[in-house]
Amino acid sequence: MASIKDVAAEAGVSVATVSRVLNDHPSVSADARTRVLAAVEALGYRPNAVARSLRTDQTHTLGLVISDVLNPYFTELARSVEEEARALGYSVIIGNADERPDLQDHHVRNLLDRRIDGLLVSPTDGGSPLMLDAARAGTPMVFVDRWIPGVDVPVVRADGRAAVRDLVAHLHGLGHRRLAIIAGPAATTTGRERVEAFREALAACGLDLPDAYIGQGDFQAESGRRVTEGFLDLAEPPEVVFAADNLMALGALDAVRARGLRVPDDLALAAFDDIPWFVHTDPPITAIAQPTGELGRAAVRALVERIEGRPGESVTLPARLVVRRSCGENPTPVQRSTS
Amino acid sequence: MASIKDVAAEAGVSVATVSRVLNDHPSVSADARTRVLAAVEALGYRPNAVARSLRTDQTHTLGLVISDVLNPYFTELARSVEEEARALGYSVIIGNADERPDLQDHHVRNLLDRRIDGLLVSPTDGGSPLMLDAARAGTPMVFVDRWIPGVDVPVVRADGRAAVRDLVAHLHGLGHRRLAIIAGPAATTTGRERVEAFREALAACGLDLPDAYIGQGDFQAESGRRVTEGFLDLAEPPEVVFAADNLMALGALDAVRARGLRVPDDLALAAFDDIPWFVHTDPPITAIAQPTGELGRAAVRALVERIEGRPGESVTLPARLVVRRSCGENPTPVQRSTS
DNA sequence: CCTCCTCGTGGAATCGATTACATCGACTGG
DNA sequence: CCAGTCGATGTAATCGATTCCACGAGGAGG
Repeated sequence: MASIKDVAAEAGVSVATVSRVLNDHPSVSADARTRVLAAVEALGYRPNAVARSLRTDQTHTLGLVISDVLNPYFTELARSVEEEARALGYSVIIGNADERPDLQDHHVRNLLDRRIDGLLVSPTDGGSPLMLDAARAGTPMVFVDRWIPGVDVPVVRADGRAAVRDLVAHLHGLGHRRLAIIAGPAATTTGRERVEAFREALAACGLDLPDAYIGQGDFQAESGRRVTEGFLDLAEPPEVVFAADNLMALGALDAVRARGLRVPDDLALAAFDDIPWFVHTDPPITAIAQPTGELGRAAVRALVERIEGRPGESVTLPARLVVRRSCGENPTPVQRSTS
Repeated sequence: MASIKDVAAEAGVSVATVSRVLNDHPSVSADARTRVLAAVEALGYRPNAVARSLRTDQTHTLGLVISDVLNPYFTELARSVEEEARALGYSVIIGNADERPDLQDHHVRNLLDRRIDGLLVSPTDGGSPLMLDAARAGTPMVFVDRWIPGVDVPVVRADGRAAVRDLVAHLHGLGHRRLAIIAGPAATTTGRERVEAFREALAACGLDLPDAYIGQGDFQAESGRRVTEGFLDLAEPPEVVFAADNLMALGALDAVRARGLRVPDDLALAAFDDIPWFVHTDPPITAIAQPTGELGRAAVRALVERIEGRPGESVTLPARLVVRRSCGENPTPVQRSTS
């Protein structure tokens, strides 16, 4: 593959001049410029990004470490991150942690070794020493969706509190009183937060959340199935199950089906995170939708701010309730778009 | 960030020795080794992958350019590619082409500039000059799912012919006679092939495929909707629609719903590509399932073979029919696993 | 005891770019 | 007419690794 030296030789100039032309530095004669451009064309020369990065100490690459690519929420997030990054002149390397802290560390280390300019993370756990060190060492970093408390890093996320309140009000309005939740891992902020929001919303309706109605899931479908089976085995099973993410909702749906029961007649179902498929399930699933695309874009913008030396702001956007049929029929739709 | 020089200074040896320790070269004394390792530990040194790549001309990185990340089929493919690559010591940079040839070219160019060791592509179109040049120039390359005819590059894909035959037989057995297809772009091999397989399978049942029953889609949901509306407006609408991918099936489902019609009573529906959600749609959708994970792994293995100088084999795996309820109820399941 | 290998090590070239500094010619203004 | 300036260009250092080659010490064999 042709290098800058070959181009210089072909054009009859020095490598410095070639470099100047390529980075359109002002002081190059029109003559030299055309000769260089012609040589570039003739040789099919493309600058070696590796060499350039070594010299300039910039890779124009962002790392994105997410917890589960197969989760449509994160897929959409990844997509919007890549789009915004591309618009700003960056590439993205995605690392899939599969909800496993060891894999997450593997990816963070790998990305750091590759000298990415900045790191976007949705941490699976409370924070590996590796990531904390990186943050402390000054690696530009932004948390998206989930975060690690006590680390001085901007956080871009959705606030689901209002939407959860709307959801519980909706459920209460439909006459449901025994509400259960399939929680995410306590090690994640979203895992904890959603339970808390749910508990508070219940309290506002005068209901409480017994321990038996809190099932411990791990954001994967299988755990949703398992927890739901546990709920159904209770002496007094809940009337509604709220899954803290879409995959666990899927597992819950499976579990209900497997028993020959029906949603919402035998058990109502709602989920955090809305995805296109929820419109088409049987029945369509009531969900809390995050502004995923906007989250991804805001996260990239914050990260690029940091990279370029500016502070980089935390952003919190509201989620909103989308009512469908999985919690029971109600002629009056409670589709409030919360502020 | 500490460099190899800092480590050498700290350990009181030369950089050459440090490098030898790090690449466990045999001729290093035990004493030097421990001193170097201690220095590495003390400084928290991590080798700079950029510098290493420049020198060795290897990035241990594969590029994967897919047509649409939001399509669960490709998401799963990407995941299995990343897993297998990681197992073999490679990282993966994913480029999302969004079915747009210009974006595809952008990613290919970007990946080439970054000097990835090999390229995995599922081309959106018949082949940009850029990609053909890269292949001719000897960039290790493998096509996955889709390919470009006449290019000497291994192809890893699923053969759906047998499964399509099974599907048509199943539909014929249910009494359907007017079968239509929502085709993918003619520029893609999978787009063309699936139509051909469908036509042949129909012929085997003594049916033919009128032009009016071939709708031109682009593998995106919206096109499935549009084409299905066209079918429903026909004087003699089809009884079954076969969508050449899962997103177009989703669009078709939407279109049917929007008219207040029902699947399968008013229009039966089947799709190429099976995804977890098809179990949960209303009704569950009959689909042709590709061995996606195996495809991804085989593609990576073939690519790594090429990178390491060996030939690298093309692989074709069978797809299989998964019967659900979207084509009508039939007590006898035709769930044949084809050879 | 000398020669020859082997082993461990360091010096320095190298990969392909960017960029500070030096140089040189032409032009301008006093 | 000469000093000073400016624009275009080249030379060489540099980024952080790998690796070829040379060198010295020590052991084996004649």
